[in-house]
Amino acid sequence: MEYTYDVDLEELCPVCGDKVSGYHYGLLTCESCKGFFKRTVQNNKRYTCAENQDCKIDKTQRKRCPFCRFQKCLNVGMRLEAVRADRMRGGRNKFGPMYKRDRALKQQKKALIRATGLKMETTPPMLSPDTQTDYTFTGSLPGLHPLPKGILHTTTTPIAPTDYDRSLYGPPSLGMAMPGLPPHAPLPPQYQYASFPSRAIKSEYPDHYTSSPDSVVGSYTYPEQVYSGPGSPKVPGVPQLVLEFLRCDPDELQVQSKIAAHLQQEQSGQGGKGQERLSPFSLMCHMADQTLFSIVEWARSCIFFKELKVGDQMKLLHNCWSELLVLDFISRQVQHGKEGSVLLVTGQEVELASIASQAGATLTSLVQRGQELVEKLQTLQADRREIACFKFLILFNPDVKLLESQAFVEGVQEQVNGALLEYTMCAYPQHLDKFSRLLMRLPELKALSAQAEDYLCYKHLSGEVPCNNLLIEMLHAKRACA
DNA sequence: GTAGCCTTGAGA
DNA sequence: TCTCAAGGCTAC
Repeated sequence: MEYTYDVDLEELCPVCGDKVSGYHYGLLTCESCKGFFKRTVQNNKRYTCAENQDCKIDKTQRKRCPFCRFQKCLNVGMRLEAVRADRMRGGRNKFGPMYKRDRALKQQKKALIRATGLKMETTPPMLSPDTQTDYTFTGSLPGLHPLPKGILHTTTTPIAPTDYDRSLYGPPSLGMAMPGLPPHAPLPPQYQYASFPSRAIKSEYPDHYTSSPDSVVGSYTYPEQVYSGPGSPKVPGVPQLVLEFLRCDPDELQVQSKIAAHLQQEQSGQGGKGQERLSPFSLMCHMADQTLFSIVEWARSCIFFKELKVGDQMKLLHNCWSELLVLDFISRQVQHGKEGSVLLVTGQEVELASIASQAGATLTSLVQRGQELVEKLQTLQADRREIACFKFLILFNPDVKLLESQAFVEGVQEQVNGALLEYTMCAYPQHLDKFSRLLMRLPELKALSAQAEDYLCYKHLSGEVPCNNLLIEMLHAKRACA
């Protein structure tokens, strides 16, 4: 498992698919996209798209539409602030540790893939669909083989499975997961949506969206909307509330490494003494379970939610946990952007063809419906800011019964709606119907999560879901309320 | 304007 | 001293 620099270079540029030449402005990209990004930011370029701002960017067509190319650069995560204001050459920037962590994680992922065979295209299907019945998920999905013991210890910088286990939250109960919090206060004035012209909340990493017109990184003022077309407002900015939502978002890499570490621990605990190893379905449950923990952790720490009493917090979470879980999965696929596969929270990739051929009809249908929603969101060019708003819209549902602070929850939802509307109007002035089209996806998400809950319930009743699972606890809690 | 190669220099 | 991610240069 010797790590070599070249391992990274096997990857393809997330912008155009060309060969990667190294880490540039926050992530692994090719040399040409590195140069393009640098020129655009340094020279404050403004492009326009002659089409519908959804041009395909690949190696052969990347020169056709700089607008869409730059938008893609930003969407995949290239960082404006990595372009130096002073143009100083050489040296290192603050992203150094991030690159190092990303390398370690990539190596870890490769080790996982190698050991589990999760890159499904490399492993032929083992079961014919004929052997499947509905509501089944056999143990033969190559990617979901039990994780081999000790795999995480083969990395150069192993990430210890420490703080992500349930000990942090106490016993596996949501009630315990959310210790007593102060009763909610009136909405803090700085969070009132209508009072956001001044930039009270600073984002940790300013970018062209998160920067106010007067925000300065080093001595360089970044353009407010570098790639905006001529129809864009002069000072579009991003509503502070949206910035705050983004700030609440957990670090994807951290969550990924924590969950991978947890699963490894789970696996090493299992099967070590002649016991049977976890089945692929159990592994998936553990994965979903841990994701749910990270969602609860996110909710607990995020704006507005911490103002609520624990009782209301629990009611809200019981109501929407599956939607948040499905949204988490969906948004990962929107970013993943590959038609033929899905990306798991651990960073592992599963071929859709393998799922279709080996999972039961219900699970296959669930995944298919999920992919349809992913495609719709991709067509809409839903970005991470909009997804962040989605999470709050789902969480703060004033229709939840017996809420003590129903008016507060309603107020929050109105503010989130307002913020999302303003953001879509400012950031995508050419798509004035984007807001309504985005909102139309929410009922679809709800329906999908209801179907997923039913599936989980069935599997639970068949005794296939692992014990002490937060998923099941949530399922029971929700159905008890209904 | 693009993109491949070169130079630079802080941090490991 | 080495690494590698910045910016620079230049043929196309």
